[in-house]
Amino acid sequence: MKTIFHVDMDAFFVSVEELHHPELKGKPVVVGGQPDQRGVVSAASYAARKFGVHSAMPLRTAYKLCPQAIFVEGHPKRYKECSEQVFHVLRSFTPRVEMASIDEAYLDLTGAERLHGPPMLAAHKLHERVREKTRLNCSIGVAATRLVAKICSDQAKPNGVLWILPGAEARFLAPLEVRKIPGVGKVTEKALHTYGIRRIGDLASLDRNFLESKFGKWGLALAGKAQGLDAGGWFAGEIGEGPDAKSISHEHTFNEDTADVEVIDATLAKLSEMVASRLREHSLHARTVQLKLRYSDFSTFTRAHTLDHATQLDIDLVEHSRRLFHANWTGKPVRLLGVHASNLQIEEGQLNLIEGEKQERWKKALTAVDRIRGKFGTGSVSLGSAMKGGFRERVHETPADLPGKHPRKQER
DNA sequence: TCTGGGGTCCTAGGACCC
DNA sequence: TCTGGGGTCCTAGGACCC
Repeated sequence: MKTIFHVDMDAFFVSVEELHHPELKGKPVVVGGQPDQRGVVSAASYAARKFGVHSAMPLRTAYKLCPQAIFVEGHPKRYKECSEQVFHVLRSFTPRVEMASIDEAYLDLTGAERLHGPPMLAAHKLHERVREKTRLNCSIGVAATRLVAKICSDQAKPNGVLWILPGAEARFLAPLEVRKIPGVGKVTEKALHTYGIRRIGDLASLDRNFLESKFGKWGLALAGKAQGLDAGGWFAGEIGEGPDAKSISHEHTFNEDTADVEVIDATLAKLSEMVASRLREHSLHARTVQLKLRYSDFSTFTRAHTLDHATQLDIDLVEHSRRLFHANWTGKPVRLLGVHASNLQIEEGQLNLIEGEKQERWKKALTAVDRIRGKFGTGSVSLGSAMKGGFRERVHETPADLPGKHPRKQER
């Protein structure tokens, strides 16, 4: 029998913003940008939630619901720093920690009673230590499985601790809506509703064969989850080292749709540079380049190309993302562009002589570029359009509305 | 309700090979 | 030339998470 903690920060992005601007405390705050911008809510304060504002909601909608809210831009760097701080606090509690995202973590406290006392005492100790060291609130769920611990921390919000005793899982889960199960989203919820399955208890009492016949492999996993088990997929496995990265990508939604080839090519260059730069940062090479394209009507397409050698060079990503774009573009205005690198490997693989020399030359240049970017920011240097087809001398303007990411914490 | 950005995992079909 | 079956790789799309 295990003892798993799930630690989930309360309204994380909002709370971090409050550290920098204490005057925001208690007010309706929306993190994600200004309401006249294209975008969605990254996080909303509890005061804003009272008006029906929640994450993933379009900023414009949030404004309609709560015009008096204070709209602030996200600060990804701040959140990352705070997240690392939280990690260190957790790490000081036990080495068996795994960050599951920027604002939540799993801890394995099995057999730690001697050190930390019984689970409830340990959880309160940890809760207090996080608050003391980071000045941030969190909620903690304690249970025998990751799944139940996670659902538990959600029920404990805000700023609470909840422990489900081994054996009490079914009683705890039964009255909760199926949507509370991680992995059950809008679509699965709706499908379950058509069979009259609304609560986890309904799900738990069903025949496994029925679920398998309706939902396949996913149905079997669901049956397990309804019992509180870490069935299949990402929940299985020990708490410790997280899995290696599978892909690196960047995308950009234009503030206004564009059919301007110059802007599009420059944007693809910029996105490719951002991806390549991160590949180098992590000493990774990618074999597959994927383009993402979204039109005004929101129709979205992806087109991929797998190279015969892995790369971490801007030029390769720029060349292939542009090639994919121009081979597939209908000419209609574009809402979003994305560049995605996958098939990642640590080694660059065997190269022929010419490729090898090319890579060496570029690598030297790009290492310098990365250094400058590190010092002065990503916008400071761009090889961008200069790479197009070879020898264009023009230095392009960075699209005015390009970078600025808003990671978000979702609370349902 | 006019819908971001960065990820993971799963499915399904086709190519290709033995 | 009436056609099997398994394995692997690649591509495209979609659900879901924070």
